[in-house]
Amino acid sequence: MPKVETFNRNTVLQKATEVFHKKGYNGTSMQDLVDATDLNRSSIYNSFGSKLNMFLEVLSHYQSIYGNSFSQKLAQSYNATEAIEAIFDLYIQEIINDNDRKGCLVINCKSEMTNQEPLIKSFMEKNQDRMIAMLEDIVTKGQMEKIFNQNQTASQYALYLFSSIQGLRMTGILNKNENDLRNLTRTVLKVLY
Amino acid sequence: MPKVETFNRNTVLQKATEVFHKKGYNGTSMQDLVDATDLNRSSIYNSFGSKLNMFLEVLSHYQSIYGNSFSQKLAQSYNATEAIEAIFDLYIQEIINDNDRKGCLVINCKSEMTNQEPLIKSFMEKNQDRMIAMLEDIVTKGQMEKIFNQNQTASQYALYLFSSIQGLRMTGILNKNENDLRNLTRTVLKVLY
DNA sequence: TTTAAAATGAAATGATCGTTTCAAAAATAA
DNA sequence: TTATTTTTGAAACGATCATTTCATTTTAAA
Repeated sequence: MPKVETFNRNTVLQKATEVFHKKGYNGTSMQDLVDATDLNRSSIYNSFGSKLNMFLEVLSHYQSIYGNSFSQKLAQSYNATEAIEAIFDLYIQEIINDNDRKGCLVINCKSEMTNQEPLIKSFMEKNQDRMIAMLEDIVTKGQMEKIFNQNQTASQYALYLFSSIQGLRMTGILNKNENDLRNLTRTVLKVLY
Repeated sequence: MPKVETFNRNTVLQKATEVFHKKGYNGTSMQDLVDATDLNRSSIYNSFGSKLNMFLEVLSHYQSIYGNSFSQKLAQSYNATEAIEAIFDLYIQEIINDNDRKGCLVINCKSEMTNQEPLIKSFMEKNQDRMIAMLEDIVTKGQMEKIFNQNQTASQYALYLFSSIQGLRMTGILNKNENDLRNLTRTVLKVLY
């Protein structure tokens, strides 16, 4: 009986992600989303409910893409050093390829909306938990392998790395010199050894 | 002949700063500013020209207040260690006192507007130059005093510290545990010694 | 007290905001 | 083909956006 959803939801989310990423949540209008997705206004509301709801899906979409890149890199790493360097490498690549200096969608959203939207705040809390869990995992392995020192607990180092990543991502908005970024990363990681 | 500006410009800027800080640029409406400043709409346009222009003055206002805090702290420091720790201490205090998790106005703006507004981009470039100059100064002194090592140039360490500060400020939006933040800072600074 | 300049208040500008409505078109199952 | 369900398109919703207009009030120098 039913007519089925014709558009590809992932494609639409991808287009929406680009707009939100470039203009931010408050800077993006429904008209921008209509134009970018080639969907009708009603279809967007039918399928996504509201602007905020669509944005939340966009965030998850973006997050899962990043998550996949992480998993892939981590699977290719033989030890904790390679793992953590692969993570930072991935961010440096993101920065260098970010020609229009948009920064990270999640970090931008964190600073724009965490104090305004409870749903965003809880997304950010979960995102932080995920990230820190992943980093703590790597550090724990590195400490067991005796590659990383034990001056701090894995949990403490994880928060430090999480913070450093956010700093790197913010720095990368204006500074795209690869040597500088690599050197910065090296300095960040030095404390682990 | 002329009637002179009656309102206190600094007070108005302070009120406007609070609104922009809480809601961000795109999230703040002219009505919000009218309400917060108790100025008439026309008076705002007379005195500040436009929303963007007022925001640029707000940014400078915020920056100069921070700058004064820095100068004060640095003047009280006897050596580079005290200086750099005073700087990070200041940020930790800001984070702890930021009850509504607004984060840093400048960093929020960097992520919201750098890729959209050329005037903001150039403000951010100057802001970065200032910050890095200040940090490089401290590191240079620390290296001359043989308190800091010379594994990296003062310029390289300055970028690292600048990046770490941005990370700390982003982390502080969700994480306000003072012990965690102090430990994080200690880890950041360890590489200098 | 007159005069010139600026501040003020209130209303209006046209554009755009996010969202809703609803009839028409499309598609699938019966 | 018919019946049922969803998508679609276009228009409209009231609210709000940043900004402008302009007559009135306020101020201070002349």
